[in-house]
Amino acid sequence: MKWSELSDNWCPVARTLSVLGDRWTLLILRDCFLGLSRFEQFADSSGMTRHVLTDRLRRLVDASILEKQAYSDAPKRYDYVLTEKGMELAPALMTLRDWGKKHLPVRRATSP
Amino acid sequence: MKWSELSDNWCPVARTLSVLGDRWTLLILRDCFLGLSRFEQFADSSGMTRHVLTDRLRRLVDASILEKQAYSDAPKRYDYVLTEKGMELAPALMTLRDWGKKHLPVRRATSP
DNA sequence: TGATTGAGTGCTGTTTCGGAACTCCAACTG
DNA sequence: CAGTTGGAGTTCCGAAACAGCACTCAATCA
Repeated sequence: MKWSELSDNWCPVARTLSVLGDRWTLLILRDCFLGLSRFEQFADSSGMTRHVLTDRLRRLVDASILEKQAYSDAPKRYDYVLTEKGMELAPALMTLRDWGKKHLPVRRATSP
Repeated sequence: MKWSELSDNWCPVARTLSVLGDRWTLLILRDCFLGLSRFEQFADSSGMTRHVLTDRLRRLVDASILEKQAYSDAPKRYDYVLTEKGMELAPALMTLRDWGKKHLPVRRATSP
């Protein structure tokens, strides 16, 4: 089955995963909750390739989880900010964080 | 950055995603919470390819989220059951489910 | 004996990804 | 004014992951 076909699945978990269920999307959202909002910030913070970042930001905007707010007109530049719908993912991020803190200890530290 | 390098990230969300952050893994766990435990059941339920399923089950067992319990010796056959560590993902699944129910309505129904 | 079941493997072609370089435009530097 | 910098992508290529289907293997069923 194609991943995109999950979006109309009967199960709400599957539908959620059709939007968030890849390796990088939730990491972008974590950064949003940490206060980041710009392309270069996400790229630096997460370490994902710029190509993938471009794609994921577009998907998140399409899904109304983020929205673009112009902060410069000439050249066009945008902040990516959480919508209300995006904000409501906070509990999900927190449960994932809590599980990770409890069950996945760090072995070799990475810089914040 | 390689996805696998996330496992030692300073951020517990990132570490969690290094285990669960792909298109199919959480879907397998959803099925476990629904009571499924066998290869063919997961394959039928989720629609993922058998190849990917084989790989994800192996990873989940390596991560001690599932464990294999033999229910037949000759041929070797296993149930995949949640460990305590896996059980504790229930809250995470539920928050994702709740968000999906609220924000991602079904447009065309799929059979359960 | 032949068909079926469960749990995978093999093979082939298609997508997606990683990494680095490149573009474009405006603004700052000297 | 020429040249460098910064932000936000885009291009290109080789590598990795994936989809789909057929196939295996052992044991049981009819």
